[in-house]
Amino acid sequence: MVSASFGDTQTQILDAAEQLFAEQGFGATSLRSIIRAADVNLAAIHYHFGSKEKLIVATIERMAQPIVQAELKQLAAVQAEHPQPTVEAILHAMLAPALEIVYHGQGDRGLTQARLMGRCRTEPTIEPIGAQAFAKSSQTFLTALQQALPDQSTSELTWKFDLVIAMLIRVLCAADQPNAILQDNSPAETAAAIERLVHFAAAGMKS
Amino acid sequence: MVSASFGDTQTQILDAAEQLFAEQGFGATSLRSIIRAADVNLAAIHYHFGSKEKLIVATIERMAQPIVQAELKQLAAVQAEHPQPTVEAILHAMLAPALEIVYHGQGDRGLTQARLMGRCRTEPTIEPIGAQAFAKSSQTFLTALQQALPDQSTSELTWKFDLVIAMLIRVLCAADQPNAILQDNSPAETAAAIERLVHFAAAGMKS
DNA sequence: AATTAATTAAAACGTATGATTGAATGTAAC
DNA sequence: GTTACATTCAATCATACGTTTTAATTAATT
Repeated sequence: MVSASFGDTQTQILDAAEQLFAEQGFGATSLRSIIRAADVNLAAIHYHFGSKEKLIVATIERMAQPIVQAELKQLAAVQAEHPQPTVEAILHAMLAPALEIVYHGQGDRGLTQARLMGRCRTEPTIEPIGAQAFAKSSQTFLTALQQALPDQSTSELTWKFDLVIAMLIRVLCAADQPNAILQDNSPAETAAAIERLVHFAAAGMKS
Repeated sequence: MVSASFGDTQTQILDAAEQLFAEQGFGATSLRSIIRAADVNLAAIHYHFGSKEKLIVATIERMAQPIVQAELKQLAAVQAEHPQPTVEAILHAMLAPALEIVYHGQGDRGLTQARLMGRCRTEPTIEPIGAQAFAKSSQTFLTALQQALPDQSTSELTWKFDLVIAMLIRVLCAADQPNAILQDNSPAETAAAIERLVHFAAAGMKS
């Protein structure tokens, strides 16, 4: 039981599961296709995770944690600078981390994570798991937006916020398509694309 | 071979397939769960459709056809009245039919159709089928928007258009959640919700 | 070196999958 | 009424599914 070598098999399984769940969905992905991609034994999944359901939860939580952390950190930085940040500044803190992770992640990992995020909102069975993984981020940003737009009702802000998340996920998932918001991965172009998306979303939020 | 009684079994299969594909995804839905819900024999699917793949195509096309037709008709009406319609008018023609179908469809049919629409964009294997089913609508509305916003480049309009579709699908799929854009199904509330969404989307498009 | 615990491997469990078959049933035309 | 066609049905194919069990292997502790 060495902490350094912890989870080599676990990580292999999680990496393969992340990719296949993202591409095919949770229900359509078999444990056998995962162990084939991870090059491990079938029983390893049940040994390390217990069941397919628990593997799904572990995969989602591993994906969500760094994104939520980056979003909260960025929002805290913005709020430290300006006690009453603008809608644009809040949306920037919310959208930039995810976009940077996707566009500058190693290999296709970012796109995979984006698709997995999308899966969490489309699969009714999985939705509560995903909602819980992103709960801290959701409530924090919703509160910040409420302070920046005090004239709008909670329910109005809630569905608008929900639409901004939908836009973010779509931008992330469509990253490989022609006419994507961002074509090349240069830092300057990434920053410009984030600005475009923030501008688009802010216009809607303030409408 | 009577044209009047055509497709009783076919329709039962399509109805069940539509619901299950929408709820669980294409890969995760078995033909046996479909024939169980449709109360038909297993072989009926292969007799009437040929394979699971072809059933998927038939299900998507049946769902898309009336929506595309309603959208195009509404746009034609708007264009007949004003040769150069506003962004809001174009978006209204684009969003209202789908929203009305969902909110005023018989039973949960509308919500099911919305979820199926969403599936067509999230399942990589299925995406080309869905894209083709909505192709006519997409290109027509994109052209109309291009005329209303001549200062924006094609690629800019394309990703913005794509985001509006993502918002539409999200609104449709989240129709049953708390804090949805629309709470009750009264015609007045539906019209108001459409107006809110059009306003939100138009602000982004013009940004 | 011996013992214990952690991990991996192989095989099997019962059940479910998409697809196909050939017989049974209904329905039209002659 | 009988032929011809369209449709439904039950049974079966080979394969794949999630899970469990038991044995082999590896690593850490004494």
